[in-house]
Amino acid sequence: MLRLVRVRFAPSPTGELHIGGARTALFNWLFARHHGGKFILRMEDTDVKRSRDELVRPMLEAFRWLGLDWDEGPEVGGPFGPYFQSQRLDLYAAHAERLLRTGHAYRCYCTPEELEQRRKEALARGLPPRYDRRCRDLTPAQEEALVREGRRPVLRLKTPLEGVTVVRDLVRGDVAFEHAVLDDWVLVKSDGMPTYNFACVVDDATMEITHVIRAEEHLSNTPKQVLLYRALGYDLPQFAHVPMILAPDRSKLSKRHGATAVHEYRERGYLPGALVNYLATLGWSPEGGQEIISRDEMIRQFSLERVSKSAAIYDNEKLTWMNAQYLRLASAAQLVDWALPFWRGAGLLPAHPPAANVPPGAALPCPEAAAGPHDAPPPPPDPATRRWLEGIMEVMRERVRTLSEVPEATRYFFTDDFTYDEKGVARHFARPGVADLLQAALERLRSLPDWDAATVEHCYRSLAEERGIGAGQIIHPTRLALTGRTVGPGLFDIMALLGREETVRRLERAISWIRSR
RNA sequence: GGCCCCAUGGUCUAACGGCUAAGACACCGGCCUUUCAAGCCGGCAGUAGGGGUUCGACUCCCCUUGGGGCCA
Repeated sequence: MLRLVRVRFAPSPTGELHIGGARTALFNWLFARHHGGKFILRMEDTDVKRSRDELVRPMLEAFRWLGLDWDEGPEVGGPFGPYFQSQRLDLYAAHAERLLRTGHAYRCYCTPEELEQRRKEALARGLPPRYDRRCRDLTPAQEEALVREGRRPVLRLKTPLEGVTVVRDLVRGDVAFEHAVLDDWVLVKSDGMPTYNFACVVDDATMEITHVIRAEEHLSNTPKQVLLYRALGYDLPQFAHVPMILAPDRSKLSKRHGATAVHEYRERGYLPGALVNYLATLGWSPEGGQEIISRDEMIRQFSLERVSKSAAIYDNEKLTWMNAQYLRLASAAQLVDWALPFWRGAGLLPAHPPAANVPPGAALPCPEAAAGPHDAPPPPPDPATRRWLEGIMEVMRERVRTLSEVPEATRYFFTDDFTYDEKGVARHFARPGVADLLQAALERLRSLPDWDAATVEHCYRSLAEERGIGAGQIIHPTRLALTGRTVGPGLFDIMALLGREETVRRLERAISWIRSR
């Protein structure tokens, strides 16, 4: 066991990285990093029709976003390449040849139609619908005759008829399979393409994969693969089948359950760190039992022994909670960087050059927000705007759970184009004397020597005290006047961020609005 | 249909023969407070069922049930 650990994740490049795949990849990655081994990415692209680049790039982008770096694979290469199955066809052919030569495999000339027919018959008679092995021992003359009929053979593995194969699984222990229930499965299809299980074994063996860590759905295929390793004379890797992730209705997680692709989480305002953290705790738990766990700590602690055996149900609520935790932990500068694309997407910040300044309160129309992908990058905010945005995130970080909530939650900082909340009006604007009260507050604000949260707060509190009323009596109508809402960050923080000029303008507007009712 | 895996609150997990069954999400209540959040405190809720083994089973074995997967 002094061998260098080599693990792989082998997705079919569908263009999207599925959340379940991401979790499997994460476990592989954690295992490799924990043991100082190699994490390899391999593309199972033999039956993919579309161009490789178009499908692989978004997938690699998802890995990068999650922070799962690979040591060998697409773009980085490596000593065991190529890392695309479509470029390894010669290798599979050579292995097929070898199996045929050593008598471990044979050609089967039955057509799919014939097989389907026999399967139906077997089922009708209550027999297991397995291949009847009729081509297993054909004589050369028989084969020749079948070829003359124009039949194109598939290649099947000659599975032992009796005995057992025990799969030693690092998560599940020993799992026994009777050879009697195993099929003479197809290695190479009649068009010459390798089947999934065949290519997978050839690749894992020749890439010297030491630990095959994959989803539980592959456990049933493992005895077949083990037999193939033996037939080929290769050493077995260690197997570990990790539990599946299921939807709340206990079915396989799919589109109809909501977001399933990693990029969708990104678009929905989840942070990669939070997603990774959540995924890690689905089926694995650290010894201390912490929920929020840093990546370094995950790597330090990860072990297959603590991977659970039962399927886990995906819970978006918990992911969202975790995301909120990460939002609270981040620096203001970091939060602004993350929120920028969301503000731009909502048209609250310019998405294109030329750079417009962002004076608080000025609406920044951005009708062409969804312009072409090859536009110049959006202008970075100037330092003053940046500080202002950081201030906004500072007061908002505990009030949003995902970045996609940021634009809506912070809208009134960017524009005064809002209406007053109806219930708020009834509660705070309807009271007699409110307009005069706001007017009085306004006068004082105008003459304040400084403009910051503490100064403004002091001003409001002393006004309330002089009038013998609770501070809330002024605070609530003011919030409504400034934001149109009844909920939000502390009023004095809002006022500080809005600036005196804008605060005064919005108060004046509210006062005349109330008076003209 | 055959084979395989799994089974602790609604959900994710802890416990690897000694437990008062622990934590987290969600939910409910309270505190704090200018509102909303956040935070803090408290609450509700579980070993699927039945047999064994053992001084003692969440833990080991068997059966049943339920869920999932694979083969097509």
